[in-house]
Amino acid sequence: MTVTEPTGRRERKKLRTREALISSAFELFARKGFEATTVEEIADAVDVSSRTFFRYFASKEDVALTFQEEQHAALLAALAARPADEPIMTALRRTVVGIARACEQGEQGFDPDRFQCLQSLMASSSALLASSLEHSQKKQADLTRAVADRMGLDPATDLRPHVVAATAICTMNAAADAMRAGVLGDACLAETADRAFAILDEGWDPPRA
Amino acid sequence: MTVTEPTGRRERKKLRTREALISSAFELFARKGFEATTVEEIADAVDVSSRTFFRYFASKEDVALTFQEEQHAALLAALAARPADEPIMTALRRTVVGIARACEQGEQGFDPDRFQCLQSLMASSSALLASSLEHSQKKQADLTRAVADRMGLDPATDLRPHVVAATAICTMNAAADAMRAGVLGDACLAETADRAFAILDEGWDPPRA
DNA sequence: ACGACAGATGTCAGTACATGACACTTTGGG
DNA sequence: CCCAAAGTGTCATGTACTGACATCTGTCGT
Repeated sequence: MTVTEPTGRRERKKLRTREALISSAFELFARKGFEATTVEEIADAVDVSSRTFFRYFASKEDVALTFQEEQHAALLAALAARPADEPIMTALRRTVVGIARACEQGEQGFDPDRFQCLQSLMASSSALLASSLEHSQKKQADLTRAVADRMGLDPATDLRPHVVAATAICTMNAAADAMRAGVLGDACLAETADRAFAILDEGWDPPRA
Repeated sequence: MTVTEPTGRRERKKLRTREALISSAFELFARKGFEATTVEEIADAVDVSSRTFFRYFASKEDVALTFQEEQHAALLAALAARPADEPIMTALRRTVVGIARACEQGEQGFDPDRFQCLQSLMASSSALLASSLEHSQKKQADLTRAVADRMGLDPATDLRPHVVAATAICTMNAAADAMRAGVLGDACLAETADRAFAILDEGWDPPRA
């Protein structure tokens, strides 16, 4: 009965179609922008119908967010790999900075071009930014669970893990934002994020340089 | 040349139409949900064409977000009114908690029914949640400026105000989230937010109860 | 090798959001 | 009272997305 291992020609074909759609989508997005690219164009470029596109992705935004999906998975994995005796915020800081570096340097299978592409798309398309933020919010629940585990707390009754996870994610977002605005000159995301977490550590009140 | 003071019958009529649209929109949203309510229905209820609806609001989400717009304005105003020698996070905490209370108790012209309605709509409509988060993100820039002013820092070159503003907003969002999940029993948003900011103050590491 | 079944795709029709163009009505000022 | 400006309605259009149904194509049992 072998439960039908998912390794046939059909599955491979599906995978290829999916990758092809993502690939042509990013190419078109980079060339014409997010809004100006229609689903039909993406589908045509892979020679499938737009109806098929929507069988692979729930929305036009969704195809761009596959990147963030991977980012998120990598983040959870990296967090799990950090030493258990590390203070929670330190662990999160190292994890976030590590993922940022991976995205920018193309480590761990991340495509730095797509990463940069996505960064500029987010700046120009509010629909995409909105979806991205929603995605982060949804995934924040996972992070909250992971954080709660690590701290030995129950997320159903303790606010602490919620606040910690939210702080980590928003610090990352704030760093991305600040980087786009060039607040730290042309520092990369990893550096900016590291500085942002440092501010969390040092406290906000002693800003007297 | 009096620059045409904006106080004629025309302006009043516009205002009334706008309020009527918002009002019927919330009513329909509350009754049928966000997605299930069409723009045409909202417009019909006020006896205008859907085209006119879009002359007042950029999108269906926009009409629901008028509430948040007011929240945001009130937040900035309340922050400006806090004593200048208060530590920044304390000022933000008091401000956020104050607005939360106002929304829930119906002070300062806020309609608690609409507030509760919006809370549950956000939980059920991802499109609305996404727009709301985008709105917060956009408005975060204003808060960053205000925070920078208060701290005497330049937001164009200093990360600190960005991190502080982001932390304040995400703490508020986390509180709203946790409240919907009932983490603190049936505590109201104001209480939950206050507890969340307290965690920020106490630090995350000493969770050993 | 063949045939049946399941899953993937295409086609078609339809809904809803959003926007531009243009004509018509109302309002306010001279 | 008439004119210009502002507000609105109607129509046409484009795009995202979905349901229904027909068709094609791997997969698997015999």
